[in-house]
Amino acid sequence: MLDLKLLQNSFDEVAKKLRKKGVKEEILAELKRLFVVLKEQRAKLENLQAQKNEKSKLFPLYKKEGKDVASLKDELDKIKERIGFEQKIVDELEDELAIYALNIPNIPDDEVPVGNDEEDNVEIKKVLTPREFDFKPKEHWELAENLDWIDFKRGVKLAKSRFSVLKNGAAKLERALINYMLDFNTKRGFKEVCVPYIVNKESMKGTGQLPKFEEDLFKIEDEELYLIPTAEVPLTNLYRDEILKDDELPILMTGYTACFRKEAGSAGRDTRGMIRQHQFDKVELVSITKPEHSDEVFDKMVECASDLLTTLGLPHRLVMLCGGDLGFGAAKTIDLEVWLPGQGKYREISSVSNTRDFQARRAKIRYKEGKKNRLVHTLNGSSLAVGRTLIAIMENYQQKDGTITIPEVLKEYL
RNA sequence: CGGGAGAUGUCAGAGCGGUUGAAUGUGCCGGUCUUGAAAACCGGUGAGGGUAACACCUCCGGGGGUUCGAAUCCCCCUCUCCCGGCCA
Repeated sequence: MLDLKLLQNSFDEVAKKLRKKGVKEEILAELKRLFVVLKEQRAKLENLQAQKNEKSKLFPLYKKEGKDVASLKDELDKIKERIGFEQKIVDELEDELAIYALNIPNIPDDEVPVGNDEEDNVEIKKVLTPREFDFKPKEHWELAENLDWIDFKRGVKLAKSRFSVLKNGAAKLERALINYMLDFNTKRGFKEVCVPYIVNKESMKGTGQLPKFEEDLFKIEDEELYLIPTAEVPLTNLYRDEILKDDELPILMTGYTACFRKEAGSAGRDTRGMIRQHQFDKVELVSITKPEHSDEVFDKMVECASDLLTTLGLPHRLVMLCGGDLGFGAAKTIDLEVWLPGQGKYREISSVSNTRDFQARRAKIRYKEGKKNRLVHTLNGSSLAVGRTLIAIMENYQQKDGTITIPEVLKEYL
């Protein structure tokens, strides 16, 4: 959630920044107006409440002195009536404000490039050079079918389209990758955490999936529960509604979970193969830091994901997302795109974001600095999407005869 | 799923329906004492909003209700613990 006070105090500046993310100025103006009106209305209400409290305190005194309380009661009834009236207005304003406020995306950092979509993202650097093939490299689904590694048809039979089944080498490789990634991250100081794959509404609200993106989530019928779209949700919400101690920070976590996404709105995209599934495995990094350390931790997380790809021998590049391509909660995002020789393209395999205090404000994650409570910064990043890593290994390590060699670092995990 | 108990500040734990936002202990911070520390003693210490700072308002799991007034009474929900059933 954006800082309403900041919006009120420096409207032009905030509006300018949010324009980068495509937010309409009318909405911001309305938000600001509501905020001011609500403040006035609250003052009115609180004034009456103060009167009520004042009068109520007279009762014991009157009784002691044996005075009649009937007129006092009358007076209070009148005040109460007015309170009820003003309260209703406050409630309505609050609801209205909440709807607006919860649907405004995060303010992008200054360094975020202007742009509308992924075309305008800015490449930061390339790591490792793609291998030269002396044959035409195949796409992963073709390799998978020949090796009997991935069963797309039966995945669909079991659930629906965009589900698949891993078999043989793919199944083993998937498991090896998860273990390798977790170990790798742990060595870099991220503590391993294993969390639920199902969370409640409050958690989804805390990280920003709700209320705006309900249609992307799988919801459990008859329950206010959802399948997580990323481990970012449970990992970040671990500390929802908590005030952390100064010396607990930073908290660096890594965890493996399955992720579930409806992929609404991506009909027709990546329908072939395993790039875009309703269920996929991901090893995630989540950090909770003091504001002054979040940039440093952000770099560390990007480096961690990039080094992971490097040790796996996978060529990739780092891309800074432009304003238009930035996710709802992110102030800044760097995507890691892995080289897929079969497609002849770099494809997203990891995304590291700093949400600054956006999620912290929603989820009320604070820490104590001296006597004051301050909002933390939260960061998240994939380290890496496991299925896509599997694909990348298949395509990059394929041999002329259709077999696949295994990256050196994974051998001890198989 | 059935039976019982409970949900209060960092934690533990009080709280006849009325100056109780909350006793007491503990933890933490500051001070006195000490070469230093411990002990002892003194002071401070919940959250959110609001304010220049006060004032003031809200919050005792969540939501309703009774009352002039509710942490305290009533109803619903959620969660936790104990007992039983079922089960990886």
